[in-house]
Amino acid sequence: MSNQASSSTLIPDTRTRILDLAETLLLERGFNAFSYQHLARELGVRPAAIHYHFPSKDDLGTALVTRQLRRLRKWRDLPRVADLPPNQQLEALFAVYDNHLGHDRRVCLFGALAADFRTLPAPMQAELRTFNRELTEWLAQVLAVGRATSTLRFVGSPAAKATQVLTTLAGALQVARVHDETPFQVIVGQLRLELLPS
Amino acid sequence: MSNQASSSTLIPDTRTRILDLAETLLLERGFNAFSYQHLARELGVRPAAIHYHFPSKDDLGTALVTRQLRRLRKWRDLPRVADLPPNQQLEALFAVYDNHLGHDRRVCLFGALAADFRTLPAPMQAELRTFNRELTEWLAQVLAVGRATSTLRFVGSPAAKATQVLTTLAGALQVARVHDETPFQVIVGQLRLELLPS
DNA sequence: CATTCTACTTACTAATTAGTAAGTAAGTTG
DNA sequence: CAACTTACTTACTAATTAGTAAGTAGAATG
Repeated sequence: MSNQASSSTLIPDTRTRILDLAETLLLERGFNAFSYQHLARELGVRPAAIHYHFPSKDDLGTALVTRQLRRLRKWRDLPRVADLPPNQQLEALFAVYDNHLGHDRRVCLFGALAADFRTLPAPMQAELRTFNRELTEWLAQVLAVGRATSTLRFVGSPAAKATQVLTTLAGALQVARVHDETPFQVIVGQLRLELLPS
Repeated sequence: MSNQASSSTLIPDTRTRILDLAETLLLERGFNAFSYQHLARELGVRPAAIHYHFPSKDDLGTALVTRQLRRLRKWRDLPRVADLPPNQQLEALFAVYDNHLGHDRRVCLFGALAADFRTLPAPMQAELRTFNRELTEWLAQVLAVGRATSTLRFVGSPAAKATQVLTTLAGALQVARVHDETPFQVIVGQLRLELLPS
């Protein structure tokens, strides 16, 4: 072997560069808005090189969601996240979405794929469902502990509130794209106002 | 002339049939997931017939958003909506989204176009911004009156709450598409719990 | 050192895309 | 009834799409 994944080298291998560029285009323009030719041209390779790493666009799309699912699990289990009190875990979540906003107002993966969901290959649909389910379960747990320890406040079940909050955050990035950053900040401000005890 | 818009006849004219089908495909599969060929085949006409009514796909897309904006203004000003107390106006809004859910889990127009927003023609972007702005302004007014008359309850400004609620509803339809109808019902239930005085 | 593997390129195909130009049948109008 | 308009169809183009097959340079391996 010469180089794999994106281990320790500074310049990532072609496979990773494809994934990174595809992710950027997916989150900035949508899944149906880029082609193998786009990717190839921008990476300085031939389209067939993309097919070598990802035989079909379905494979590429699925790899994108799978990678994001891996990232979620890693992030969630990071000591600097897992060991935080619930209110700060919530802030860490907000920071992730705020970071998307800062990167040219990217939407989140879920928001990028939900509208076109029915046109996606089955494995991609399955991975996206898992991704959203795991994220929701994580937040529900955070909210449950937060309310029990009086660091967070809300009515209804933690699961229902988690679903609502994540849906709102995904939507907030979309609204920011259509207008500007203001509505995102307004929405997150509103969430803080409601969830954090005053 | 023989027939225009969709006046009193039972069978709509071709232009309207194109718009209706395009809208269905847009809300069920996404804007980049259908072509003039798809439309033509399903309508039993030739692709050039679609070009006759809408020279480019940009024109078609713009007409779709413009029509929805007209519908919004009409709905909002309907006596059976405008004359309702605020809490019932909110329920009427929920009913619109619930109706989308009932139609094969269609997302709302905003949710269908937000992710691909940057790939849309400028007039379509402008119309969508206006659509979202007017809807938000309407809901903000409803919320303001609702709180003043104690039929609705929330913290923060009516404008912020309106932005948040609409964003959540748009997102809720997307989540329903990815999973099933349950999360939509859960989210609307949560909104009722929080907004309607117990 | 011969072989095999990795990561491509070149060259191609078949399908689909949006869009145009020219023709036409039926209805409308002066 | 002649001229025009509406609502199309037929026939086409140029570009783009995903995807494949065969070849190859260079590195790794037995």
